[in-house]
Amino acid sequence: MSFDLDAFLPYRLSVAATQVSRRFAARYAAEAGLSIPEWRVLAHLSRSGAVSVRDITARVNLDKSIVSRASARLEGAGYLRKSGHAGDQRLVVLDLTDSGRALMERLGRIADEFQAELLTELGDDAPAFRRALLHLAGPTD
Amino acid sequence: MSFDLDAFLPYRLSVAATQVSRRFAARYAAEAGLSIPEWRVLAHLSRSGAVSVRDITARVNLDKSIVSRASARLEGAGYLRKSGHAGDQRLVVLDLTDSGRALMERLGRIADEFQAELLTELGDDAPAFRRALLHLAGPTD
DNA sequence: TTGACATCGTTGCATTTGCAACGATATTTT
DNA sequence: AAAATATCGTTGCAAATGCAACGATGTCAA
Repeated sequence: MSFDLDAFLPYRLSVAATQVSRRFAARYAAEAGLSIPEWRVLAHLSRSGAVSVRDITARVNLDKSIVSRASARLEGAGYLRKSGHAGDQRLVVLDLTDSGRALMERLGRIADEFQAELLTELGDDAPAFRRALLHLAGPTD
Repeated sequence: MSFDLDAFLPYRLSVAATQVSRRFAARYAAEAGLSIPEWRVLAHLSRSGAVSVRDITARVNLDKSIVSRASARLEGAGYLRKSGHAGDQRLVVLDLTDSGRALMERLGRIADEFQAELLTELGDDAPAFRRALLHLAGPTD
């Protein structure tokens, strides 16, 4: 009996992730043309307050080069500011501007709506699904 | 209350998918240095037999340009052959060589092992997880 | 039959990605 | 205190990706 790709979890997981990302991106595309890294940086900053690039890199599961470039674009768009760190000169501290906070408020609503839709679709499987995802994310978190 | 990225399903899903893909890639890297598209094409061909590029594109959730390039590399490596289609000259038919079949047999074993590991890790949540993934993959399948 | 339109696979191109320097600053070791 | 190491963020570069031509073939309609 040959190998069945359709039943293979890494494959299914990847397809599902791509699909869901696309659906979500379509929602916030109307609000702002953010890339996924930009969206993650913004979302994390809105909760953490001012933090360094390295902090975000660790939290948001993206390479530091990606966070660096996403931050540069977000700065250019006026959504965040960069500043030096008092104690450690190597660090670059990121902080949302009012404009960034306002954008994130709108995006947060859209995200919450989308999340609610997903949970409805999943029904009773939602809790187990959430547990499984947390588990598979591995010891990195 | 601000938006919580860590609890956001599309994010968790994406992180989990990346993580699992990496783990799996590490397993088969020793056997053959395949990219993910190459692995998918190979895996699909091993089950479907000779089919066209378009067929694989639809089944394996990849852009046709990606399937085209993956096929070219696999052909170069001697894992598959391309041939014309009798009825429709536009089609390119792909078929595994003996070498390709042999490789896929080894990879299939590795994949099955990995899948078993994942299922063990997930425990009782596995069935719900699988259902959820199938559902989220959307009506495309 | 001829012409308009659709489909197939490949290729070109701009963008994104991941990784490995790199300069600048901190920390640790001797 | 000096020297060796480590860490931070940016940048360069090669490879991968997504999308839109494109040539070639097929199909459909007038």
